[in-house]
Amino acid sequence: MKLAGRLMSRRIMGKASFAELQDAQGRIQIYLNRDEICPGEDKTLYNDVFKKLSDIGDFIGIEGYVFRTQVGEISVHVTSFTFLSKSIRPLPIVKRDEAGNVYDGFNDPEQRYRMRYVDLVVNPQVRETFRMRSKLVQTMREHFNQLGCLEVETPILQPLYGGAAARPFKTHHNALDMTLYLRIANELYLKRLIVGGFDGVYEFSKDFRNEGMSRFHNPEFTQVELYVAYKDYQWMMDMTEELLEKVAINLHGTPEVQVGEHTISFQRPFARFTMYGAIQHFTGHDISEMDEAALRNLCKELKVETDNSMGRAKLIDEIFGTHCEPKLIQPTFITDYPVEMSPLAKKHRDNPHLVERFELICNGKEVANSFSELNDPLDQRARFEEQLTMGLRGDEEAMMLDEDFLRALEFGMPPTAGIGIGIDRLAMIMTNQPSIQEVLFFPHIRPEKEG
RNA sequence: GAUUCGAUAGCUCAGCUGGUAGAGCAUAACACUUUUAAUGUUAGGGUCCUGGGUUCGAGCCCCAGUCGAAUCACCA
Repeated sequence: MKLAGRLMSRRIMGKASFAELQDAQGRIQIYLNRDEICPGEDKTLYNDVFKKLSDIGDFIGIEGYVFRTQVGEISVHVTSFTFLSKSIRPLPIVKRDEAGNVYDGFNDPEQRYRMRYVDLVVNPQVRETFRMRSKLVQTMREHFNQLGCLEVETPILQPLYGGAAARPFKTHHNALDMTLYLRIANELYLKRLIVGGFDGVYEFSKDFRNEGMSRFHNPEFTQVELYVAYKDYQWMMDMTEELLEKVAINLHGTPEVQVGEHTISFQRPFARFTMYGAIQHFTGHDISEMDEAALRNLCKELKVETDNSMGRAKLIDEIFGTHCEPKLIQPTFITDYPVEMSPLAKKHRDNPHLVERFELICNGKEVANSFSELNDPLDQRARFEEQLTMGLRGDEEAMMLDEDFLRALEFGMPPTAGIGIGIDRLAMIMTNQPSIQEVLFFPHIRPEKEG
């Protein structure tokens, strides 16, 4: 057999040596014997090239046959040896004993993130995390394709940013001498495609938000957004359950996933609460009839911080975020949000003060956000105008009015269900990682100083 | 942006009331034909994150800064 890979350890015993070769699949032990590799008088290849010039980290190629050593380890008996490529920097050596204890680990997060290539070479569990992330995305893509949806690409550079509440990154196009924004979401473009006649579209999209960083936030992050015509948010909830159950089973062979100290089950069906129901459940207060002033008082009582730019919707969001969200560990749908919080969602069929919207909360964090999409152009215009008012009042995240998007709606959009799923957050849960940096190959980090 | 903690050899980490730096692995050399955290002997390796200050003397104490982590705030 022939193999190529990176030399990860060497045990030289005179004329015989053992070493470990690592490739993308894993590691295997190889056995080299001087007189077999160098059958003639010239022993340079073994004595100099292998013993003296090779270092851990170098790439070599071998031919040989598989055998079992005296101690019982499956190894490759090398019959020919080729030096392929040199590592001129010392690779951190991570050693493991038989019990699996790690010695001299390459653990410093700063170094691991700055030199992810080294992290990946040396820490197999890191490679495994990223394989799982890839499989997660693959499973989702297959699922959407099976639904008959079309994978599409929409602009990252946008003249107007929209589709979410966030501060954008701003850039400048020289030839057109105009401001462009990096997208914070792709919602409004995907809906234009539904107007254009596609029944289902989705896009895995890098979005950019110019906000704080934490172990849950990176300035650029990945979302998948999916829009399906002639469906509503109830359908989307069922789809989401099915999807996530499938993802968990594909990754772990079971719908149960260990996340930190919790075992999270993605077995259908997930728990469901209305927004008001959840707040009543966790705080004991029925806020469904409260106006802004009453809510403000309640916030004070519940020790929820507020400021004057916050309207009724934001106040409710704060109460939920403080008192409900952190307690929701198992996947839970929160439905029926107040209309002011959701300028792109369709009004609830039974209650004009609510919208047909759900968020999926899991491990205390939002993982998905979905609604029956607002397709009434007159209502949409009114909602945008309300956002402008919020903006004037100091809400930096209020949405901008997008005339072209309104024009698209005026041509008619079928009833549509849409969802955005945070891939990084979901990957954190599905791979049991405590921080977003662990599921991004190259998380944002301040540049190193010169020298 | 705030608070707390951290930064010492390529990697993991010690270090003393403040007296000029130590281990293991890695590296180099020698020995060794079935080892596996190989082993034995020997050797080299440091601007103790940066800049100031206190002191006869600072890796250690004080001040300022850089970078990272955790928590908080904004957000997904």
